[in-house]
Amino acid sequence: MSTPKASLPVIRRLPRYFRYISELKAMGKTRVSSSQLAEIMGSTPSQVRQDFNCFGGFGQQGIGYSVDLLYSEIEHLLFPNDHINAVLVGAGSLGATIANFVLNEADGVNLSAIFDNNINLVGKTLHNIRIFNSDDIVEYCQEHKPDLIIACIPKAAAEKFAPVLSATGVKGVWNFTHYDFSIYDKSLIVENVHLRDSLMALSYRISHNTDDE
Amino acid sequence: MSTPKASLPVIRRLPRYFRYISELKAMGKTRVSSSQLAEIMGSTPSQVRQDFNCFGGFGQQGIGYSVDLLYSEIEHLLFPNDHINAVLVGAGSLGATIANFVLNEADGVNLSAIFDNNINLVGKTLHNIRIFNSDDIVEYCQEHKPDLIIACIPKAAAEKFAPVLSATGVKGVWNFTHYDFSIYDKSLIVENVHLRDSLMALSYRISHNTDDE
DNA sequence: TAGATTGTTAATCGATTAACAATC
DNA sequence: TAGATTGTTAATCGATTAACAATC
Repeated sequence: MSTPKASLPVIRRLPRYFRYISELKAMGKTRVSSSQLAEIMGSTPSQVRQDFNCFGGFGQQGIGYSVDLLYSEIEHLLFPNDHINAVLVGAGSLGATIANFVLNEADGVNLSAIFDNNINLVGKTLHNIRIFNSDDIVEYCQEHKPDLIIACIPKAAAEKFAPVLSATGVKGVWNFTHYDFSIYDKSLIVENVHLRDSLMALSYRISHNTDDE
Repeated sequence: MSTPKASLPVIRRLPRYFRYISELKAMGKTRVSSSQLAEIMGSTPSQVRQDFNCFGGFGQQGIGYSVDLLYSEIEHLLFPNDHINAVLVGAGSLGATIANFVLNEADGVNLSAIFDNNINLVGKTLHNIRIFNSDDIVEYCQEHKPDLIIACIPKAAAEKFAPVLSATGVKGVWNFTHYDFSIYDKSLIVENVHLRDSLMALSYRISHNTDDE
């Protein structure tokens, strides 16, 4: 709702701004300038000001930015409805770790249910969250209307799951699989975390590093 | 060593090319055109050809690209020395999951040791890999010369670890923490996997999705 | 007022896309 | 030869950076 014009690179910088501003806040700083933020972010004062002006501009000419105001404005941009609701599919090693992560380190995200097709897990809990049968996910989502599905399942399972994804009504997928979830529904917002790709890109850079910087 | 000119966006596309080309290979396809690859990648034929030409060009005019040749060329670009050697710091929930991931799903990466400062874990094994005391990491690295450190430790631990990082002699860090490891050593290659940032960016996009695409 | 720093417009830079000659 | 498709140069597009007027 509202504010249409931030590009993806700007959106991806928002959490980093938020992180650094949180630190400044914790340190008791009340004001910060675009040049100070640029220094921390490894960018330029221009970029900082351009970025913030995508959202209307939070500063005062001649003064700088209020740390508290920046904090609450960016928090509100990232979580306009205070929090989003998520369910997790896949209670394996990765799923369990991600559940743990979301519960402990992702303030604005609620995790309400976990789904798995391993019958031995169904009915049990993981970090106090109930594990349901994967077959029941559409029904569950239609009733509880989560915003987000977190996919920590093997690629083959993702492929089977994808056709019913639209029926769940979620707006996005946090995708840890190598399956492309936007195939059936282009309007779905998919955030990919491709660990293997990340590691391979790192291998390339390590292996071809000419040290010339 | 060699090939200096690929930009970061190009490097980040390499693993995706590799992934899709692996699939084509598995399907028994022997030839592929830049337009077919563009279709799969969600890009343009021009971009595909530009990308490959960063590395000398793997195609034949009038014919297209050999799937087998592309596969082996890109594999060699990503892992010029067949594999890279890594050690893991942090044997918690995330560390255990990542160890499991590297051992089972990251073909070109060897994991030879795990480090943790929890004395109860030291001496035990995780997925058959020996867990050492974190204090011994510099000594271990000087002897075994791994290419890469995988950091799955809390931010405070990362902060304490960072000053000795240079002494390990590794070329890069696969960084799951929110600590900026390049502070002490600018020449270090750091690949960040910031789960919280990724989730926040997704929350932004879900929450401000105007469905206008 | 003078100094500082933003908001915003203009210039630059780099990445993507288009065009086309080379060639299989 | 004609058709297809690459390699490569040129044009476009978008993001970053610089400049400067507005203003605290």
